[in-house]
Amino acid sequence: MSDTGFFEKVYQVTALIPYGRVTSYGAIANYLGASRSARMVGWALNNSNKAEVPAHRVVNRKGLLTGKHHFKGSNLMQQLLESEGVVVVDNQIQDFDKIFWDPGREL
DNA sequence: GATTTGACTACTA
DNA sequence: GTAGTAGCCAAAT
Repeated sequence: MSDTGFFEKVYQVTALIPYGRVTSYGAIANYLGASRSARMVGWALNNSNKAEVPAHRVVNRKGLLTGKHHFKGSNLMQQLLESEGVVVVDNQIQDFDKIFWDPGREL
């Protein structure tokens, strides 16, 4: 595809996250070859907020919904995750290791 | 045009 | 085991 851009890749990978799964910024960044550019993933998702990218499936490596403050609603992100079967308590994903989806590994 | 901030992560002390 | 710093690159001020 012609979308060899960093942002586009983030959109693709994030959009490929299976139902009921989550991933971390570092995992995506690592898949793109920028293990320490996790911040760029966040920036990309910020732009993808208007796209079809399920940014609610992307959290930091601790499984914490750090980006929920950037969503329209405060609890929208958690609502979506719980809606998909993801257990979220206090903005933190439970069983994060079990539902963690690693691009490049499963992809 | 330079400085600061930002949805983070990993290493070092 | 906890705390602080460094690294990433792009957008906003």
